[in-house]
Amino acid sequence: MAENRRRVSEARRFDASNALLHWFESHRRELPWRESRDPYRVWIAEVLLQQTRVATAVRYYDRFLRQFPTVQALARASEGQVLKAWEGAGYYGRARNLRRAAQEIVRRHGGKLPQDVEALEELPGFGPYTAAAVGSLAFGLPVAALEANGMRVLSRYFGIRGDVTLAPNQRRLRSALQGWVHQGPSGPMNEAVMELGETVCAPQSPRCPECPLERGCVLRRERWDPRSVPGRPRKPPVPRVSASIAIIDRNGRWYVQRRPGEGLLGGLWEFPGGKIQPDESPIEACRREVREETGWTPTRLRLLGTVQHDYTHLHVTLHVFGSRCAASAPGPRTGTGRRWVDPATFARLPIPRATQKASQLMSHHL
DNA sequence: GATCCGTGGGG
DNA sequence: TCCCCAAGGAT
Repeated sequence: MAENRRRVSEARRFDASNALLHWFESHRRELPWRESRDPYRVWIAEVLLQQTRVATAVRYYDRFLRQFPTVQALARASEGQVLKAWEGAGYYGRARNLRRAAQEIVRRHGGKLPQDVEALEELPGFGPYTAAAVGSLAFGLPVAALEANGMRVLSRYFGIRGDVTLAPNQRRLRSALQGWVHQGPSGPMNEAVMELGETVCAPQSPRCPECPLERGCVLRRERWDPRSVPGRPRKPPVPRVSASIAIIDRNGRWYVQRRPGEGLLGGLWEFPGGKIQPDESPIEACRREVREETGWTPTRLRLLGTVQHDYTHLHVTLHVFGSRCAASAPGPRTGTGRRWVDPATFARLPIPRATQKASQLMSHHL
């Protein structure tokens, strides 16, 4: 809109980028990934931080780098090892892509991350943000790394109303950030915007009196409701489903299967089971799903308890059943991605959170 | 452009 | 309880 463009030019009179850089010098938090500008370490941090809170990423960062200290080490690792290191972090495609990208960097770039944004963006798991972040933070390239914090800070500062996920507003925001990035060192400038968005320009209740940009901020000057900027499309209500799973025990070993390599929880291990059909009881669903998935019909199923687990777009109530399989019985089929594991082996497999919760129910019944 | 892909914390 | 949100990317 013309109105948005007018506001952008008005706000430019205040030297926001300079004020922001000065603020960042004194408010920069000590974070593990800020101790080094090594491209590999910057990369790992950026991927960990995708759609993930700083506090969560901190829990994984050092441990991941101890286990995979170099691009080469990551490239050599098995997918299972990398997924195990990523266990609980969510969005497991990030871990799979990390390993694939490491292999590509070794094969095509001599083991070093390429020093230009276009080459970075060709690597798996590198989108516009991550390529710009690594480019600016590790290599000092003058590129705008725009993510959720930046969209919030900039849309408020320049008074850009409307849905920030729309392409025209995206271009406007990126262009505004690019303007700031040209005013100073690109890495610190990008980081400063993110830092401000996280610690001051918060989504629901921003701490405007502490903000170095308050003087030029349209949101502040025109007294807009902070919750209305940035604008986002409404999200539909989250559906609820019920499912049953079986923890089949034979001589202290549990039967587990590996999920398909792509898609939801791809490559992780879990117990057999599935959704409960409309006119089906939890135990009937459990028996049917186990038979369908393993070729074996479970006996003596007993309910151990229920587990509640929430995905972004799905709330699941999990009915967890225990079952004994006689030592002499054939039991479920084994093979690729299907095996019996003792507790120590189970602990070494990458397991989704919901399955971990379920396994705790079983442990309590031993 | 719309949808999928996890998990955890906060109001 | 419910909803929002988060250093996005892939398809």
